[in-house]
Parts: sequence; structure tokens; C-alpha cells
Amino acid sequence: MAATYKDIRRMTGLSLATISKYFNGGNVTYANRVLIEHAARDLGYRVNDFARGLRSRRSMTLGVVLAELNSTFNTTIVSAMEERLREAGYGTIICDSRGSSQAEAESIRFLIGKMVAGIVIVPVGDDVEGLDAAAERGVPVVAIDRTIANGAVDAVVIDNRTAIASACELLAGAGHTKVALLAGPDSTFTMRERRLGFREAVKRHTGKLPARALTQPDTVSIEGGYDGFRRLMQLDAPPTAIVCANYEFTLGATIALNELGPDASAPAIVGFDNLDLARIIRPRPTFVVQPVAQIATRAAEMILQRVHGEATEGPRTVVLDTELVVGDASTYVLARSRS
Amino acid sequence: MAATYKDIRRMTGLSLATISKYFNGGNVTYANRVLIEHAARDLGYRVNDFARGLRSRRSMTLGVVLAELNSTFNTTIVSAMEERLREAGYGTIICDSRGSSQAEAESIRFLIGKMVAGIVIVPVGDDVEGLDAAAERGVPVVAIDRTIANGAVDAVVIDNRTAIASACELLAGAGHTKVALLAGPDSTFTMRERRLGFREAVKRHTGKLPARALTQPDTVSIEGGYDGFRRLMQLDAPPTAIVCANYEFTLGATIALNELGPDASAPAIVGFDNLDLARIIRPRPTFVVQPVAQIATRAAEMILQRVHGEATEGPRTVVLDTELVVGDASTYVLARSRS
DNA sequence: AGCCTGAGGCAAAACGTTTCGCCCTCAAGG
DNA sequence: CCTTGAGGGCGAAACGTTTTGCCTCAGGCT
Repeated sequence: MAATYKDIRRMTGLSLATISKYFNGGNVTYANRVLIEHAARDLGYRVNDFARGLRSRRSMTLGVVLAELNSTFNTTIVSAMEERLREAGYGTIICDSRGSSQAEAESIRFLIGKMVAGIVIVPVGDDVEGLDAAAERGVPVVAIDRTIANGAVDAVVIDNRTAIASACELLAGAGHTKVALLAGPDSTFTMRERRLGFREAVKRHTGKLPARALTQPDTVSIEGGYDGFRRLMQLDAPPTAIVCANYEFTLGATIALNELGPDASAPAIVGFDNLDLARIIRPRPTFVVQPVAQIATRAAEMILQRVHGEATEGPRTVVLDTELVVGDASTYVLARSRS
Repeated sequence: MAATYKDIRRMTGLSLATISKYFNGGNVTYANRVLIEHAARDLGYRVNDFARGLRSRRSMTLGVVLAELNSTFNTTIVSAMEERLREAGYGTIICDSRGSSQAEAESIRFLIGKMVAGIVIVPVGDDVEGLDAAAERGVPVVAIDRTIANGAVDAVVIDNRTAIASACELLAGAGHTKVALLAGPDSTFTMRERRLGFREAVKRHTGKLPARALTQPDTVSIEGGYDGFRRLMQLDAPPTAIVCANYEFTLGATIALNELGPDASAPAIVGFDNLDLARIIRPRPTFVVQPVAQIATRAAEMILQRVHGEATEGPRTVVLDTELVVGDASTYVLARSRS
């Protein structure tokens, strides 16, 4: 059915070895080069990945494993990364763990079976099963967003503590003394770090910013953010400002805030992650913005380096800075009437 | 490095053919079966997909090509589908077209190179390049959400016209005479159909529902919905109700609506697609809900049938019904004071 | 007893590449 | 004029499966 080297050999009179050399960028005389190009075009030739993979034990393919496909952060990451990897000549296989460590392990096995040259992973939890299998076969791994506890691999993360702390500073400076954090369970690295950043900021401003952390973490979802917001506002002394620890919480809290309407007791909200959302809401809210594209690019470059054997030292962790995009003053300055 | 049949042969004394038979579900005596199982476990054997694919010209893998990874609808589809396909023993390779027909064609080529057994696609536009290549190699294709103009393939779509029309009926019954549709450009099948459904409903209620269609379609994005909403409200005679033609528009319009606050002239909004959102907003809005999981399952079953050769007739189109989840009356009944 | 049948097993030939070792040729240096 | 070395090419041997055709053996049938 499909054309093979043999067909090209028949048309050009060259040997399989020479043809292979051509398709792998080796040295071939100009005349032969042209000959092969013509034959390949005429035959509609496409190299057979299976044969190539079988023989050479490598595929020009990288794997991406996402904790949750259904999340803006992850899909943005994967879009940016796929683009960068394509430039480098690699195809990308995307897998969805659906929040399950088991599915995650299965995905890694699947990818190893497909002989991917490397794996980029946004892990579900602190531990990732199947990393040893990857290490065994020499498949490099780069983690994104979270570090991995049970395996030493490269990682690209953001400075979560400073991110949240900077939001707190802004609020403290704007007169707030009762700030709350809307965050998810401590079971994930990011939430732990963000909560830590919050605590540190609180400590630094002791007396001035006696903030209350949300004691019962919510599920990480829009609904969780919505419920969390309402629970906070029902406290005896509700916070005057709320820092959201991720995108879903931001959306949920914003919806709940809007329901309050123009209420003098409505808290200030600092959102997280998604600048698109910030662009839309008026007055402009303040947002902690992750350098998503940069995260993806750095991760892509790290995995490529490992794959190409350009980096052989121990695991590296890249920490990227977030940006605090300050919105309209009215959205975060504590009104005198409220204090 | 990795174990092969030869290693198993060494341990069991059986021939490669018998071992192959075992791994492909053929008849092997109980004693030999046990022998092989033990050897495989001890060796940590995993079948080599490349060798298998090379020899058998098929892979237990299906491809999914998404117009846009960054969309709730698509990611939900892919999650549900992957689960179903995994049950059937297939792995899934996900590709993102990023809204580009060119990237889409490239993805199809990539998948064909990976010898996928079939492709499920959420097309970017009406035409899909590369379908002929798939047809040539006998790779079946199933389209989701949209039909494909330049190729006869199976499709799973929803009844877009009735979906929008039913929303209009509800509004007409609730007293509205000025209803608008917030829809995207006619370049995509879904938007054309939804607009058509809107027009039909308007015609059916002539005199009673002289609705105005948004004449300048917006880009399909949250921002588009936000801007569209505001433009509609700035008309001399703004609509009293707005039907949103997809999720992004719904979100954008909702944000714009919230900005208005509890204004008597605020229009009723019927949302589209995402029940999670509807669950969160209070008072509960009315939503046109797509049976997303069902769409995914049907598509999975159709592609599996084709792959297994159980369906050989011409292309089939499955049309699924949407559901109109009616929200709190206050969100859609035309207040007397407004009429 | 002879025959037929079907199950289970085997050896060997693919599948389409890459790669190893070898050869030829041509040019430059001695 | 001989030597050397490198560039370019070649044949053949992998890579790890599946598949084909053939063989054997046991058991049921006439």
C-alpha cells in the first residue's frame, strides 16, 4: 500500500542505506539528493514510524501528562508547549489523568510503550507512580507546576509564596486588616506553598494584617470558590479582602461577589491566573498572573535538552516569578466607610 | 534492555509463534499459558508496540483532533471518550488544532503516521484537509459537533435549531417580544444552525416575537460575549431577552449582566452548554444543555464499529437532542413593569 | 483397524527501517 | 608516483513482532 524505501530504490537505483542517510540528514551527493526527492514526492512517500522506532529504539515524540485536561492553565500550557516542540521536530501525545493517580500511572505506561523520548507532566499529587519505569528506560521527565516527592526530576514551578504574599502586601497597604485566603486542600504542592506564602505575609504584618486563613479547604472547583466565598462572608467578622489561590476559586468567588451586588460590605478580591478574565471584568480587578507561556517554553526546553543529552547533571528546578497586575483602585482599596 | 519473546522462549522452551498466540488471545494449553504468564511477569515483559505495529499494520490507538483544546466542551468530550476507548482496549492520542486548519491537517498526518485505527475530530471549519489521506489508508473518521462539507464521514451532532428554538419558545411564552441571539460568525456549522433555529422560531412567532438577530457576529470568546451584550443593550430598543449561542458567550454575557447590577431593564439571559455554571449562578438561570457525555460515548461507539468493521454502510449522522433546563422564573419571565 | 478432524505447536518468512563494516574513488601531501 | 584519508556508497544484518504453512497427536467416527 504505502511506499517504502524499496520503491524509492527501484526508481533511483540507489541503495537502502543511502536513502536512509538522506532521510536522516546524512551526507548525500547533490545528484542523488534530487533523485530521492523526486521519487519520494512522486510516490507520496512517508516514513514508517513503526519501522523506524523498532530499529532505532526512539521516536520523535514527546508525551504530556496532565492532571486535568479540563483546566485553563493546563490547556494553555499544552498548547504553547506543543507549538515549541513541533518547531523542534517532535510530535506530542497528550494524556489526561482526570485527577486520578492511577490514570496517571497508566498514561505513563502508555507513553513508555509508545517509546516517547521524554515526558512532561503536570502531576496529580505529590507522588507519581511509574516514574521509576521511565527512569529505567532512560526517559527523562520534567514536572510542571508542582515538584514530585518520590522522584528526582526537573521541574518548572512558580514562586507561589511570593505570589500570594505580594497580593497580601498590596491589600495591607490599601488598608485591609482582615484578609482571607481561598485555597484548596494541602494535599497539593501548589496549595501548600500558597497557603505558606499567605501565612508568612500575615506574620510579617502581625497586628496590622491579622488575616484569617480559610480553615476548611474546599474542593478545587468553581463551586468550591463560590461556596468558600459565601462561607467567609457569613463569619461574625467577615474579611474585607479575599485572595483567591487559583483560577477556579477566582471565578467562583467573582460570581458570588456579583450576586452581592453593589454592597458596601462586599470584600475586595484578588484573582489568580487568568488574565483573560481580568480583562473582561470591570472595574478591573487585581490579579496574580502566572507566566503560563514562559512556563511551557521553559519546560519544553528542559525536556529537549535532556532528550538531546545536552544536560546530564542532577535534577534542576526552575522557579519563575509571577506578576501582580494591579486593577482599578476601587476594587482593592479599603473604603473609609468600611473600616 | 527490555524483555522480548526470545527471553520468554528461553524460559519456557516454547516457540515464538505460541507465545505470540498467547498474547493475542489465541488457543494455548493451560500448562503453557501458565508458563508464559510466569515468565512474562518475572521478566517484566511488555509488548513492543513498534514491532507489533510494523508487522500487523495496526495499532491499538485512536486519534482525537480538537479544534480548540482550550474549551470546556472539547475537553469534556475528550475525557469521556478516552475513558470509553480505554475500556475497549484502545489508547488515545489527542491533538490540538488551535483553531487553525493547517495545524488540523498536520495533526491528521501525524496520527496517520502513528497508524491510528481511527480518528475522531472536532473540526475547525466546514472543510477538513487531509481527510482523503485518511480515507486512502482506510482510517475511519467520525466528526463531532459539526458535519464536514468536503468529505463523507460519520458525525455526531446535536439538534442545534431545536435547541435555540426551544429557548425562544420559552421566552415568548414568558412574555418577551424582543429577543436577541448572541452568536458567532456563520463560518461554522453550529453557529449557522443555531442562527437558523433562531430565525425559524422568530418566524413561527411573527408579530409576537419580532426578535432581532445580532447582525455583526462576534468572535467566539468570552470577550465577544461581553462586548456583544453591551452592544445589544446600547440599541435604541434593547432586547428584553438574550439567547447565548455557546458557552463563551454565556460567560461573557453573564459578566456584563452582573455589572449592570439589579437593574429593572436588565435582560433575561438563556445560557448554553455548561451546567456547572448554571449550578453556581443564583438565581438559577435557564440553560440549553448539550448531552456532552452522550455525544462522546456515541462517537466512541461509532468509531469502534468502523474500526472493527461492524459498520460498512455509507456515512451516518447521529443527531442528539439538547435539554432546556429551565431556571428560576425571575430570570426569564418578563416583568410587567418592563413591558 | 483405519480414517478424519481439529487443536496446538513449530520454523521461518515477512514488515520497513537503521546501522555496521566494508569498498571505491578522488584529491592532497610527501 | 605512491600513500593516506575522507566522502560517499553499498550489502546485509539486525530490531521484535505476526502470520503462514506444515506437522503431530489424540480422539471420535465408520
